[in-house]
Amino acid sequence: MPLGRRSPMAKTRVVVADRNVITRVGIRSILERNSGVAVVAEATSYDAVIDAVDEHGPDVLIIDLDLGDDTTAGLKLCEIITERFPDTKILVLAQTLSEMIVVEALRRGVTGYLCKDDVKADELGKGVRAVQDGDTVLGRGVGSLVARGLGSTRGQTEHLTDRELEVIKAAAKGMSNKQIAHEIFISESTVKFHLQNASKKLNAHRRAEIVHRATAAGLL
Amino acid sequence: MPLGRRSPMAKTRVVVADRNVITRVGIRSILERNSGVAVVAEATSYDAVIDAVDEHGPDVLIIDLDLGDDTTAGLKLCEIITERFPDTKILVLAQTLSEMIVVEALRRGVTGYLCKDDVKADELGKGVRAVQDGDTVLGRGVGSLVARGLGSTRGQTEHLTDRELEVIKAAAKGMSNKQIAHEIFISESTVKFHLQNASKKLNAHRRAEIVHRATAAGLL
DNA sequence: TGACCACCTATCCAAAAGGCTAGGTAGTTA
DNA sequence: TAACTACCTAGCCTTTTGGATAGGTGGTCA
Repeated sequence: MPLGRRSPMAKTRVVVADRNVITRVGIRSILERNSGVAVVAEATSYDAVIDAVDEHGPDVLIIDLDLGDDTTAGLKLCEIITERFPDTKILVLAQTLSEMIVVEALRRGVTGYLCKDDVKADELGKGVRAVQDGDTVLGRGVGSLVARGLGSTRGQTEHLTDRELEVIKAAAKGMSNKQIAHEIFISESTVKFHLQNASKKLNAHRRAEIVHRATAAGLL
Repeated sequence: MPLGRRSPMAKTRVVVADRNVITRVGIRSILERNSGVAVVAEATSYDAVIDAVDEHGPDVLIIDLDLGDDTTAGLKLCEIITERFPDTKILVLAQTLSEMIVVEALRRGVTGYLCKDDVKADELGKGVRAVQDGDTVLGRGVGSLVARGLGSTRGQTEHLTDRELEVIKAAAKGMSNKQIAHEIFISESTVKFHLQNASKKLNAHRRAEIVHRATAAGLL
């Protein structure tokens, strides 16, 4: 189906992935009103996205990375898609902006990143066509975020290990190091160790800031 | 075609308030497909909601309380609507669930509370008709949240004062009490005082938990 | 006027957290 | 094999907290 650039006849074929019905219907309505685009499938889970892309071979995948409990799974998904289906461009349509997520997504081959709350109706169609043409589309505010993100971490956004996340989550619940140590069967020293590593990665210096940043980054 | 106390002819007239185009279009599509409902106006700001309700006198207002930077403004809006336009029922369609917001909304006359991510396409129409009929509609998870909310605070959700919020925000940035004191020109003791009061109100015992709860409640 | 509120301050002490250095294991990869 | 990673532990000392108690002001409202 996909041929060269785009024949003036062929509609842009899109798969929409979002856990939220309202959003899916909204995207479909907006795009189909604008008759250069056809939504060929919808998906609500990470697995369903792969199946849908595999089955329909769309030109563009519009996706909210936050399809499950684990946002990092969304990033992994992007990696899989770009690798296995290089002809399908990815346009992320995020609920919230997080520096870390944006940077990680772009690193995994995502070529468009818009924020739901900022996007205007006509921008959605434009964005789809632009990413289909191989352009990179970054919504309002996303661009500067990327610049900061890449600058501050010198091209290497460090990610938290499982243990670190586990400790941070416990800290967010107000537990002391001693309590956390007890909870997950490690020593208090280790808890402090994980928190210190996490604080370096998140560039935070107090546990309150650690949990705040982790929350803002959508990691909790 | 439902016919309770409503005439079988008359469509339910709805105003949709959400800052997000995609959501507005989605809600409109879903509801109008289901031909008992007509969306008569859309609004994207708190002021516009009042104007729209005043002008169209809808049966139901579907609203995402989070129309601006300040969620509490959304709560104030509910109060105004129920007072000035008692014939317009309010159905909140929230992005995220927060115990405090749900409880406060219900206390201000909201009769429906659904969560965007949980709602199924047919539930939206059902919800609208139910609140129009004067029923209270609480989405999955919302009910239990209310029970906990009302139980834990004995019917009185305490709210944070301006100063308390200010201190919490600073704490979230990783500042120590001393730094915060310096920043807002009060003594370190006062900072501790505010944090202690806040921790009682939020039922948290550590500053990490305070900022986490405040964040989760959409207060930051 | 008294009650109440948001706000401000102080002192005391024990507990917790922060920052450091200096080790260890198991598993993976170049 | 060496290098790297995630993970785990220890001790030391300082700073920051949490929690309690006990005062104060100015404003609002019945």
